[in-house]
Amino acid sequence: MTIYDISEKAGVSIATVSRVLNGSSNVSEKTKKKVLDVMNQYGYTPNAFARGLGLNTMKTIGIMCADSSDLYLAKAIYYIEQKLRSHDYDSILCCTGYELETKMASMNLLITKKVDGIILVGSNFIYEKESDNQYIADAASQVPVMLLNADLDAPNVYSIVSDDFTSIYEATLQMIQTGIKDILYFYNSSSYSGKRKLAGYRAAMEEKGLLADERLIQFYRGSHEDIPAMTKHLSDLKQRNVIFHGVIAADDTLALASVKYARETGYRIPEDFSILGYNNSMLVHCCEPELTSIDNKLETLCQHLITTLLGVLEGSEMPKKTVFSGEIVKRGTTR
Amino acid sequence: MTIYDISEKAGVSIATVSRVLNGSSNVSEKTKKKVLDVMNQYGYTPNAFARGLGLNTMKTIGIMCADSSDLYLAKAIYYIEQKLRSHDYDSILCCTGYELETKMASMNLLITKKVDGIILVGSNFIYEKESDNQYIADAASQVPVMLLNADLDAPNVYSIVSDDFTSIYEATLQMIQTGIKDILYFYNSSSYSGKRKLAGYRAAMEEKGLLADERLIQFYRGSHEDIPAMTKHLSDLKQRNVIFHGVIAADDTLALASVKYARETGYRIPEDFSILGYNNSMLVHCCEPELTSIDNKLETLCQHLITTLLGVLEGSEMPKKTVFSGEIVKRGTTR
DNA sequence: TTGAAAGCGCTAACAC
DNA sequence: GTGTTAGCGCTTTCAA
Repeated sequence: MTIYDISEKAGVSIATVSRVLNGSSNVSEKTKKKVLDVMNQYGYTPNAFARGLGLNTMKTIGIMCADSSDLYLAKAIYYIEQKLRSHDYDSILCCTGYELETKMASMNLLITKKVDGIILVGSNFIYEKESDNQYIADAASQVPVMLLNADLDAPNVYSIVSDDFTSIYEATLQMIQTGIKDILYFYNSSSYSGKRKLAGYRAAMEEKGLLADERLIQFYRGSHEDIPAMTKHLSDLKQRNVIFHGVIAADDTLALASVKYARETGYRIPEDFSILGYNNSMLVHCCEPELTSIDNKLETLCQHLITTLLGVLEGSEMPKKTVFSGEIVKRGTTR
Repeated sequence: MTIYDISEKAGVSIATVSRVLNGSSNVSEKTKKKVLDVMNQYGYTPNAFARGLGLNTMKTIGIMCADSSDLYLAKAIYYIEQKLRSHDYDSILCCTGYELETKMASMNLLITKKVDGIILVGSNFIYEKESDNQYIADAASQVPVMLLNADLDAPNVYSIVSDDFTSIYEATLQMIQTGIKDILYFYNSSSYSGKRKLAGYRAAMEEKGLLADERLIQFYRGSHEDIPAMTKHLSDLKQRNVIFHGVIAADDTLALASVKYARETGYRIPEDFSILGYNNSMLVHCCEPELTSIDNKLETLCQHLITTLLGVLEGSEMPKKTVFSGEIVKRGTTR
């Protein structure tokens, strides 16, 4: 079934069929109905490739994320996909892994597929070395690139971020105010957002003159899902005489591991030991007491990301960078 | 930059350029190099739409899932996307929600986009009423449809399932053998796979003459992430004098809620109370003691799904239904 | 309000 | 080994 078949059966030209297809106003009600009837009768569906060829767009956005099974990224993808669909766009998903090389490959693939825009979900797409970010600038020379929770200053690149620095800064101050001096910072990513969080912790600790021991800053490398391994990481610190009575964790998984650690060590939570998580994910309900965590307003971020993207695609002037504040959701693991 | 531009600059015909592009052997090394050089020099990328128009395929698979932020579905999507990409296919993701209507809409969209195949992730796409599954059969008349953890007998529809019935059946028997007679079944989905699980529980309990009280079968309706609500569901049973000392849960989230319930009620785990989860997700590490759970071999299922799909696309004869066995991973919540 | 016809960029059958 | 050419199905001027 092509537009030719329909035009023939309906006794009109293909141009008319095309007009009906695209809701052009310059068609008489009568012919319109006739054409529509024939279309329904034969169950006609326009060929997306042919349309794409002519219009040079298929209303598709490329979504890249390192690992769609990561709790946080999965949620972001969910929001983004929903909101795109409601605006009649759909999305090609690429799970890129964490290597620069595979990220570049995915990027090229999306460009090849002629997506109308690209969304990078998560801060791990931005690298320390500026030249390693060139692939993003290159892509942006072809289509708009949106960054969720990351920041890069380049033409046609737009950033939507949560103010991780301030969130952690304030949460750390709060914990200090409850009387804890030896607060450990526990993280597993040195991405853009990861560095901002760490800086927030540092700023608060230094402001209060508490950052005596650099060993209070602990980087966990290992699977993002392996909670026992994270717990072990903390236990191992005991042997090295690193003592702490509070943990600021860069995500809820790490916080959960900290809860386990505190339990095993015999601390009461929150009387002897405080823990703060990040993301306010479903994991906050997975321990006893429930986890105090920072809500970084993911849905709001995604909403704005899409709004900005659609604006850019329409040719409007849009803000290069949008920053939202997080919020500390107080539960049982902090005083 | 089109194939015409390249052919001109390289001093060859477009056919030759096309041959180089598609790795055809009938090109001399010399011309091949010449063409390749020009391509690189101008940064040429072939237009996917034009290619799609000619070949009538864009090597794209549609993936539908109700909610990509669901822990289990997200993992499945991850595996599927990875494996597809390694075979040079990419994927359009549709998060359909749980309504039949939106599922049908997504299905149509994918067909419109001319995907080469459709994968339905999760068992909630199959309905009780046969006529409600017609949309799948319809889609299958156009492209192969793959079901992950669901089953439908229709032409061009292929099923890859885990044997949920047997897994739960055996786990229930095991729990009974540890001396527990009042085992509650806790579930939140009446999908194909949900029903198979329940049947497994029923079979085991009836075999041992233990299914006296239908109230031991509890359906939780509510958010799939709201663990406190699930816990409350169990607590409310106490008021109705439903007593139980074991829980077979249809997924790890429900199991986690059961752990909380047991804690609150003052039961010791596993001395007074046993709990079994399902999916063997990261959540198993999120409680104390860690959760015994059924591993349904998701990665294996996904691997076979892709293999089968690729086979079908190549025109090979492929099994309509493939069944894998699950495995009980014993941890601390059962004796 | 409608129709004719020229692309859009590529593939593949056919000719040389 | 290489070139010519006819589609693929649709959109969009331009005329009527």
